[in-house]
Amino acid sequence: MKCATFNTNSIRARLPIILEWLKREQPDILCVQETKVQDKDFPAAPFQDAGYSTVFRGQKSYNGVAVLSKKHAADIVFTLTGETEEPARFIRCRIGDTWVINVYVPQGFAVGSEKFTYKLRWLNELLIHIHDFFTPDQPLIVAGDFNVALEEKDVYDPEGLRGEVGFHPDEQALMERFFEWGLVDLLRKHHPEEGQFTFWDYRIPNALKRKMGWRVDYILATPPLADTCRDCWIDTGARSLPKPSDHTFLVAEFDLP
DNA sequence: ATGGTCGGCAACCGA
Repeated sequence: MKCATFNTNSIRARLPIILEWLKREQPDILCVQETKVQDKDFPAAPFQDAGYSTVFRGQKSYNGVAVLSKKHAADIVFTLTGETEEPARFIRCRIGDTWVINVYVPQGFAVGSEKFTYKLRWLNELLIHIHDFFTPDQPLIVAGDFNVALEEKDVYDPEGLRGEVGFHPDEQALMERFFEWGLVDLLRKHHPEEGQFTFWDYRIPNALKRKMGWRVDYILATPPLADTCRDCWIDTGARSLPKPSDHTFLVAEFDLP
């Protein structure tokens, strides 16, 4: 069983990259973020033609999440807190025996801003949601763009970025609580080495070549799944194609049928 | 080389 996550920065602009990647890598599940498309315009047909069922929740211009899977998803929930009219940042579903949560965590704008406070609140709500609906002995994957880098090796310039949005102790402390609950960071389980980045800011010229990246995308799993994880890796292949996203694919492979 | 990010969507906002 193979599961992946990808911040598309517009699923329509990235459609050729995604279709090519699906055809080559054949994941069972792909969580995508920043689809930037309303549900009425979601490109479900090309994914169906490629053998993938889709679950999506989007809005105009911003945010938007989707889960693509070979098997149909069930028990689908789009609200993190249960309130109506939440931004399109969350999908919880079940695919076969595996529970999947796909998240696009608020970026947070700047430390001290209202958007930053909202980001911390949102991460806390996610923690509560997971705590309320699951126990760590269930097979749960939490994948997506968390917009938080955890350790020094997760950013290109820890001294310069410390305390900035995306590399702030309050964000990191909230992330730690997911691990305390029982979730395992699959990339770090298999690749503790430096230079494992999943995001390079478009606004920094030649950021990729200059290795000026961040690791802000994650695949987390509860122990029963993490124990069967054979490998987890960053796939930068799509970056050599025209019009790459600012994020990479992140992939986890499990010893499961 | 006299410019230098994207995408959405129609003037800027968000990342």
